[in-house]
Amino acid sequence: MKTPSKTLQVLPDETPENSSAEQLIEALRTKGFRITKIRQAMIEALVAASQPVSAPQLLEQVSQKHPSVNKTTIYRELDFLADKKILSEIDILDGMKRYELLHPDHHHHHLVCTSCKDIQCVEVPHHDLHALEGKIQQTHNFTVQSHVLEFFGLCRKCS
Amino acid sequence: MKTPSKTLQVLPDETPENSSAEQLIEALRTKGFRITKIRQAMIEALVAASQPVSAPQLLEQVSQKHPSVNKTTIYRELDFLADKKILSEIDILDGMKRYELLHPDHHHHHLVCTSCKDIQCVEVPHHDLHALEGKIQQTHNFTVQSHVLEFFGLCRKCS
DNA sequence: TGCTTCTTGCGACTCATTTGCAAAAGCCCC
DNA sequence: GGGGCTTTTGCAAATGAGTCGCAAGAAGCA
Repeated sequence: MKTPSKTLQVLPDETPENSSAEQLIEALRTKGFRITKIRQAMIEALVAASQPVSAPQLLEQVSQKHPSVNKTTIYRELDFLADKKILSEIDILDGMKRYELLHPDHHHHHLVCTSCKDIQCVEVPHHDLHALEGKIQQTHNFTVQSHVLEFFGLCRKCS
Repeated sequence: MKTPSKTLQVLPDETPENSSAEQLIEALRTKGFRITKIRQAMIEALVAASQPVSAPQLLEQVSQKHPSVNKTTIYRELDFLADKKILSEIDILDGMKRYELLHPDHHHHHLVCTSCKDIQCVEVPHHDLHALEGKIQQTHNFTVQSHVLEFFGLCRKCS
């Protein structure tokens, strides 16, 4: 139970709600996908993560419980979960993709500290961007499907 | 309120002004940097480019006039030119950086076609983003230094 | 022309991510 | 609980962008 204050807010407290992982797993099972140990471990790791994680990070994480996981599996599973709209990819401009749980009702952006690489989440009032996308649609004959908006700078500790 | 035609506008016509390359080269020479054949060829290629280009693309381009260029040189030169504020880096989320001439007075964003990879430029009214950055600064104790804002979707031809 | 300093080519390397294939594991049905 | 079909997985090798150290090669200046 959390009380989301609506506007510009640091995202979910890191309570690694086990239920969340279980819900996701159940949803997958219901849709007919196999629940393997690795898939389960990955979802748990992602639910527990307090920040977007990279494939190498996840590999290390999952390796602790399943020492024989292969990196290929990690990449394939990330693709799978992203395809199923469970994860979203984010790009921090440091040469590798990161992944975080996708909250369907809750689109947000990130504040990336260029010094310590810490990543915070921010909600951005969406009507602004929507208005902008509408304008672009008209002016440029371009059908906007998605956008990337990330902020780079110094976090409290580093500034 | 400004006229929409001003705020959201397709960027400079792609007339590859030769003078532009020469001006840049002269500016560099004046500041005491050496004008080598490769540096010159790279600037010309970048001025002639109608879209942001990647290092591999540039390597191929420059190779036509200078068959022995090495990719290391390309990367080093791109760093050099970016450092001198002649180029800016942009990220299209396809695994490599792209570069385009930096117009100091003219910050813009991009419309990336997810189908044909075509890249258009758009100007986005900047006060919106500035206001947002100010808010973030206060709410999150985060000093925003830069941002990335790119739109993905389908261009006229592909939609 | 000679000198100093900046650039370049080369080769080897790192590291994220991908691919093909055969073996292993899930899941459904009997 | 075992078969059988299909999805996942591990492995090994490859791809491809970007980097590094170093010695040889050019620019610019006197």
